[in-house]
Amino acid sequence: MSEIPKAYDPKQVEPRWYQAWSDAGCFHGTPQPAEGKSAYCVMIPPPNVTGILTMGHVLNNTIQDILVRRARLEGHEALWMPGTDHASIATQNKVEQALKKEGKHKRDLGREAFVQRTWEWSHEYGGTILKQLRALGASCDWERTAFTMDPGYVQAVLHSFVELYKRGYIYRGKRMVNWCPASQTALSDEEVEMRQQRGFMYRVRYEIVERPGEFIEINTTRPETIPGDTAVAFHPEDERYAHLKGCHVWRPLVREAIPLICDSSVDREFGSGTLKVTPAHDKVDYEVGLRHKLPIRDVLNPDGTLNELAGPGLAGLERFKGRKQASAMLKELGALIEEKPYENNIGYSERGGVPIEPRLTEQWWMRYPKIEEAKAAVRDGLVKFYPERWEKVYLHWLENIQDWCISRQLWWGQRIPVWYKKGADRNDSANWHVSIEGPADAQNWEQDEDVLDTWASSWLWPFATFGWPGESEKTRAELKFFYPTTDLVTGPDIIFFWVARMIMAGLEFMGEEKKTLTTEEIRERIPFKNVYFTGIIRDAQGRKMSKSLGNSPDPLDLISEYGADGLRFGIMSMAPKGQDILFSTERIEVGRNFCNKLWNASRFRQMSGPAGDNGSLGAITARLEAAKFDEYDQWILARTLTTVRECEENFRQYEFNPITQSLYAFFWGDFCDWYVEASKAKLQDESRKASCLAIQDFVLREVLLLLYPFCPHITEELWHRLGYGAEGAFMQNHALEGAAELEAALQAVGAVPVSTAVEQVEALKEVVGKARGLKVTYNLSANREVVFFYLADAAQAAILGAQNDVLKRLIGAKSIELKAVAPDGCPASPTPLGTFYLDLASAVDPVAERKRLGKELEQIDKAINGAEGKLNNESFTAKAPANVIDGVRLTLSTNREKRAEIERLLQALGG
RNA sequence: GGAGAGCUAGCUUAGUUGGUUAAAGCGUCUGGUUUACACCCAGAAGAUCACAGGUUCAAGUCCUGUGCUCUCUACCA
Repeated sequence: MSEIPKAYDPKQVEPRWYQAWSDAGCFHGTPQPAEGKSAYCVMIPPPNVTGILTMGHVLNNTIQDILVRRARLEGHEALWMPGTDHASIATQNKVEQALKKEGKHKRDLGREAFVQRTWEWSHEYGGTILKQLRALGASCDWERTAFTMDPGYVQAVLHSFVELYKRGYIYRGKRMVNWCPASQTALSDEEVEMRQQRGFMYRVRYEIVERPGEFIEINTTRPETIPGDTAVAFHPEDERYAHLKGCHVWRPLVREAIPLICDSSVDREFGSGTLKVTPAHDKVDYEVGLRHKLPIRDVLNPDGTLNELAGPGLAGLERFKGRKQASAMLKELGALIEEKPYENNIGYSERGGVPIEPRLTEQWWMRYPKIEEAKAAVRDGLVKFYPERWEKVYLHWLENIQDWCISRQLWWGQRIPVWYKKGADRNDSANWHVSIEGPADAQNWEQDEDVLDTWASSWLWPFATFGWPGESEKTRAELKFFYPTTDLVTGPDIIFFWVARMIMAGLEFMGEEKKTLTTEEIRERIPFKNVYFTGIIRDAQGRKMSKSLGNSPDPLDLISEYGADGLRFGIMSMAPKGQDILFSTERIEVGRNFCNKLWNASRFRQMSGPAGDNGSLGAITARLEAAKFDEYDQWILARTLTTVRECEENFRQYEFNPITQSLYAFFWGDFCDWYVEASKAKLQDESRKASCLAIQDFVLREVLLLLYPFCPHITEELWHRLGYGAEGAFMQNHALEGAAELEAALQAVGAVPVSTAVEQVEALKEVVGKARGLKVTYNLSANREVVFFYLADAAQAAILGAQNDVLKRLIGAKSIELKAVAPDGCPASPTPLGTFYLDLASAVDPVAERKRLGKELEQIDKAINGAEGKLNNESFTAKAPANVIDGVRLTLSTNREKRAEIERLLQALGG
């Protein structure tokens, strides 16, 4: 074992071990493991192929790595499947932007060349994030790295489409969709986010055709869609308008008579209780239009500009310019009654960042399969959610689930495997061909131009990554062994996008086609058994981390400054389960400091004496000499067992934050601050040294094992330096002993800690604390030559006597002496083990101390005089704020007390 | 509109089924080089447990209501 350097330098350690693990194939999971190993599997939530590592990824992937590494230690055959997502809209947007800089449009390239270009782009930037994950220490099985556009994966996606079509879940239909004018594609409801928007509410009057000079008022936030109005509606029971039943109104823009209709969907309380009906541009209006067989006037182009149906003055304008223009035109016509500021929620395209337009288009839709089974899986605990409360959110969504629009008017993605007979009616399914390979007489057909929603590929992730629906021996064996996977770690923001859909996909595809499933079948088909939902990382002010705010630190910078282990420990120490995390670099600093402490405690162990046989738990316990144990020895062994138990329980509950806390408190607070300090006296005693070192080895080894999942690099390094493992073996190959086994190992050598030791050490700690307190009070904290006296009964005196050397060291005293009667004039402090007296005479050179105290007295007198002067000054007491006056009074009284104390001390010194 | 989470020291949080003096880290202040570590050591100050009621011998913890913060969800033009 080579000598441990003074300061821990992660840069010297982390890359070296990562390389070693990779070279040794430590991260590879195989379905034919050694005897008796059970499967453990985690699927990475695939990041966007063009993405870069954010703090959110750091949190998410650290948790996954902790789980996987702990699973390996516990003896499971663990697999962490990595990969990326093609993210059709996001990636296509980026490539389009790049083209724009070259002054080109994707049309200029054509579909094939554009897709080619996107492939090049994803090869260039793709995988950046995966490289960054390596710097974090992520132990993914990189041999398996998957991508949702891999040929095999594409096959899986197309297969699922064809199958679901055959099974009757997929249909084509003209419906209102969420249209993103920026990306010019349809979006699913989940891709629309509601944002509060400041705009205007316009009150507009429409003249009654049959009653010239009489008007009806409507309220709208979108006057530019007035040319698209095909009716005005009011509630059938609304008395105010009953007399207008059957009449028509003049549409003010693109003047035309449109009917007045009654529909119960109109809210009588809102505005004037009337609704302009624009079936082409609003979901509700569209429904109203269907009920009343109204014509549809679409006044918008796909890019969000107004078309010729909007009429002269508006046609050609961008929609928001059109809104202003429409308002101006209405004003001119005298139809605009009022325009007042108004706040409402409107849907934005998540990716495009612009308001969406409800738009009537032909799209492919999916009725979700296995909805009831998906609910049961979670409700009945076959899939467990951590924290549990997300179950409600999940179930609520499934209760109100809407069909999924799965087609996207994009080029980057899996192209929909549907062909239409050339020249025939596309709306007639008789003219469709649905298959993976396409029709034999391809020349007579044309393929659907659209691609599938990215989520319609990533919902297959837990099994498509194994090669499904391929039937190879490998795929079959791997799915059999690793599926259902064990844990999923993800953010609650994609509970609908991804988690719920994966569950439904698993239930539908992981087995024979069946209409309904039994509980046993559900258990076999679910994609994962546990879902851990992380919190969202926010900045110190609680704001979401975002590029535009620039409040997200670059994780790679943090790794280079604090080390991956420091970052991992730090972030886990501030991440309570299921709650948002307020990020602060200070916590990361704590992580780094903890690593450094670990490093130095190991270094101290190494410097204190020869290694002894450390190669196994048995070898270490064999070196324990239970007969020579004192209270501290018993106590630290007992605390070790407690800590192991706590960690075991918390790992089971996915409570990572308490693990960091108990490891921190145990290792730093108990082991370093008390046990190691107490050891320093014992290590001087040759008869007790070997056993004491064995205890240190026992504790350090256990701390390394518990900490390994959080800080794999430094623990692996120290494990090897201290020689705890077999030659050349990695920590992950070590079979972790549980608390019960540790206890048994101690028992085997007669070293089970006595329970009273904990109490006694607590008492000794209090003695030390009180004695140190006395020294601080008398300004002697640096003085190690002081003498203490104590009064104690026989039992107390026995303990204190035995611990005399240790106490002297911990307190910093020359001697600690038992007295029969209370010494005169010494400051005292009661403790659970008797009353302690500080012998002032022993502590100080009386002459020097008198001088020092005299100086202090002068300064205090000065302060007292100043304060008294102020308080005697009437204008001060009259004008100064009360808190200032109180402050002065307080200082005065404390200074007077101090003065009295110093006088007492001077007297005690014989001055 | 509906649902969920939170509110404990200057900051971030512990506080399990009610039960001694409400715990820790950071920060602040004081004092320190001591057989590892200044990324360190010793010590101190700092809390009306959001507010108001209630149940109880006993409430940070249970109940009711209120306030504030955040998140999700919903077709109010």
